[in-house]
Amino acid sequence: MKVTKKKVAENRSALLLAAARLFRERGIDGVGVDEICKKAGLSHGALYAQFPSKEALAAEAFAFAFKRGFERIAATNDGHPVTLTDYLDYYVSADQRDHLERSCPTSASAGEIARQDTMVSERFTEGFGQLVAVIEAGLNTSPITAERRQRALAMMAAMMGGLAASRAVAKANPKLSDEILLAIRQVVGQIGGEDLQVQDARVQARRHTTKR
Amino acid sequence: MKVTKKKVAENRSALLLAAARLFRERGIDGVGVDEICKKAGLSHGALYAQFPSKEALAAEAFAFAFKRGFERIAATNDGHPVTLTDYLDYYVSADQRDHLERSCPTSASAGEIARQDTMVSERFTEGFGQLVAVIEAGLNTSPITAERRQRALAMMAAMMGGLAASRAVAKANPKLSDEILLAIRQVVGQIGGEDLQVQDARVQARRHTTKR
DNA sequence: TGTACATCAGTGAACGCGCGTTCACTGATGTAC
DNA sequence: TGTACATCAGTGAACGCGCGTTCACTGATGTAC
Repeated sequence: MKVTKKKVAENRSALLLAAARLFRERGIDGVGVDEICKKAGLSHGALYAQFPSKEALAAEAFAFAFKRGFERIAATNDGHPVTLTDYLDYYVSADQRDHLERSCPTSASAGEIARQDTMVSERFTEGFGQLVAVIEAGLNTSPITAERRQRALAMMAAMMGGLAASRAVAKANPKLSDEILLAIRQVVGQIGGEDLQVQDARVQARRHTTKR
Repeated sequence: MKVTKKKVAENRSALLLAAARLFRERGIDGVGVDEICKKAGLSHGALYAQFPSKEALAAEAFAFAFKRGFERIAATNDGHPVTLTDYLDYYVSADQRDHLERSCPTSASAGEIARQDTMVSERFTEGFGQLVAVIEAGLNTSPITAERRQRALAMMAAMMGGLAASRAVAKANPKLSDEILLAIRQVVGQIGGEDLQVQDARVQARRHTTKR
């Protein structure tokens, strides 16, 4: 049956949201279109009225996840500039590690993007580039001025690897998993020119409030 | 038909080698047991005479890949200590990025390990821990002595993320992919206390010989 | 504003396909005598 | 050393299953008059 234009748009959003969460949580190959559609409150055939293929859905779902992430940064901002320390505390944390479904696509899905078709990797690359630009802009407040872009790239990559490593060893060795997070948080702060004493206090505070 | 004990051992090695290559190249979910067995010169049923399941094969294949990697480090060593610079030049390179099938399991497969069952993640965690220990030992020659383990963990994670990011954007933006490699190479060297001038010369030389 | 009807988002059965695993069978190996 | 035979790695057909996608159909929407 035909539905209102408003409902069509809502269904599309629901599909993108469900796909974005499930793809990050269990991988693109690890989730079927049937489950995505069910989570969005639709039957599996409905997908193809909105997207030509699962691949196209994946491409738009990652773009959607990046967009949401940037909106969240802007919202947290709340008129005031987000400090580098705030951002790193948020990004390199047990919370991000333990919630793949709402974490940054760069850390949740980088590994499988390299194996995807053009459509998906292009959208991912766009999001990655924008995120590096955000970090680079954040380095304006850093006392180090040299080679901001290089440092932003290294920070981004280090955080991605840190979260990925932390997640990979989490089941088998939770202590090592925490250790990796802490190491990456400190080193990434240093690359960004973060004040060492401020950083240490922040990291320790964050650590102590981590639920286990 | 029954085969000689020697042939059994050879077949087992062939299965592990094929699995280790294919799993890294296309992901565990991306390769079927049939293809692995064919690549090892066997029919698909033969797998279950050697391994109880695909999962068990994956666990042993990753252990096998790590073992081979450590042997290669020892062989390159050739009686003399491998310098930190040698190791980083080898690890953070276009060659590693472009050959998933023979690259380090930590960078090739970290993302999907978090979604695997216990057996696989335990073997991966062992390998990761050993690799961190190798880097930590390599930092003995570094002028910085403080918190070696923390720096080794951060270097490892940064290299993993750098290679993963570099691969993820390689198709859509090759220039950005190279840029990430260079940034990570320099920053990881700095974390390790590498001499800046030596590092720069090395990195540039490596860059110029990169085939495109 | 009211009526007739073309549109098309969504449904659910059906499709071919490849997956991981099982199993009856084969026949050379390797052991017991 | 020679013979008889139990062992078991490997074969290939078959299994149930879930996948992504297709398609005839439905019926409320939204437009043309």
